[in-house]
Amino acid sequence: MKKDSRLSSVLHALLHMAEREGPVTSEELAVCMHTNPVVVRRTMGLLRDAGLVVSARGSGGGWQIMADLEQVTLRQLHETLGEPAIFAIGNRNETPQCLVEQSVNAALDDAFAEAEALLLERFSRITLAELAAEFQRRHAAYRQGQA
Amino acid sequence: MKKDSRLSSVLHALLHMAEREGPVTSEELAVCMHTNPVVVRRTMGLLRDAGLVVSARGSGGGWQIMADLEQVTLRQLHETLGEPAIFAIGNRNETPQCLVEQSVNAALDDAFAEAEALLLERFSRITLAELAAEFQRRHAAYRQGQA
DNA sequence: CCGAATCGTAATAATCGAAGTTACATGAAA
DNA sequence: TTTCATGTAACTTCGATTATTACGATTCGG
Repeated sequence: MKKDSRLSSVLHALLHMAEREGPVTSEELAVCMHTNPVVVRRTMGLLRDAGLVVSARGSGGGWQIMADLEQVTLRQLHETLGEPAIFAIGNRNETPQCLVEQSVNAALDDAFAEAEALLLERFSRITLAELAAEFQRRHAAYRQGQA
Repeated sequence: MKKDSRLSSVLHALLHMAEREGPVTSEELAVCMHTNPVVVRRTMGLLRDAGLVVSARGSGGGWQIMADLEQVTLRQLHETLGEPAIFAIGNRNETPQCLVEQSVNAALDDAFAEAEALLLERFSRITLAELAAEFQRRHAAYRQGQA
C-alpha cells in the first residue's frame, strides 16, 4: 500500500508559508516539495475549505495562512484531510459471521483503537507554532555549524 | 493504501486449526477464510519457516500447529510475517535536505514511533491461548442465545 | 506402480488508493 | 486584453496486497 503523505506535505507547506510574507503560489510550493502544482492545489484546497488558508487567483495570488499557528494542531489537520486511515494493517473481513474471526477482530480492533487514540492525542498536542519553533532551532544550529 | 490483512488471516486460521484434531488442508482453510488455497499456503509458509506450524504433502496432509498456544504472541506472528508496515501515513521524503521538512519529519516520526511501541507492546501481551479462550466464551454465549 | 491428494512456488493479473499529469475553464491584476 | 494564478475534471502512473493460473514435487492408498 502506498502511504498517504499529505499530512507531512501540508505541514511542510504551511511552515514555508509561515516563514514568508505575502502569498505563496502553488508553483513555488510544488518546487519546494518536489511535486506538481495541481497536487498542491488539491491538498491545500481542503485546508481552504476548512478556513485554515486562503487562496487568491490571478497575478500576485497564491496561498496564505489565515489561522493562528498556536491554535492549529496536527490532529485538526488530520481531520481536515478527511481522517485518512492510519493503519496499513487491518481485519480481513470487518463483519464476519464466523465466531472465531469475530474474536480475532475484537482483539485486533482493541489494540489498534488504543494505538490510534494515543497517536491522535499526541497529534492534538502539537501545534504549527511548535513545529515552527523547532525549525528555528534547527536553522540556528545549522548556521552555527556553517560558521 | 490497501491494508495488509495477513495477521488477521493467520490468527483466524490458527484458531480453527487449534479447534481441530489432525491436519487441516489449505483448501479447507481457504473456504473458511473466503480466499484461495494458494494464498493460504503462501502465508502459512512463513509460519512454517518459523517453526510455528508444520505442513505435510500428499493424501491426508495439511497444516498443524506445532507451537504452544500459551507462548505464541501476536507480536511474534507480526514478526514472522516480516514486520509489515504498520502505518498508512508517512513522510513524503524520509531523508530531506530541507530543514523545514526535517522538523516536520522529526515530529511525525516521534508520534508514530510512540504509537507503534504501544501497539507492539499490546501485541506482545496477547497469546493465541487467550484468543482461543475468548472464542470459547463467545461460542458458549452464542449457544446460550440459540437455546 | 499408478493415481489421487496435497503442498511448493513461479508468474501473472486484478484491485485499490495516492500521487502525478494533462487540459482547460475561471477570475484577478497590470 | 494579456498574463498570471487558482479550480477542477479526466486520465495515467505507481506501489502494495491479494487473487488466479499453471505446473512441479511428494505422499498415501490400492
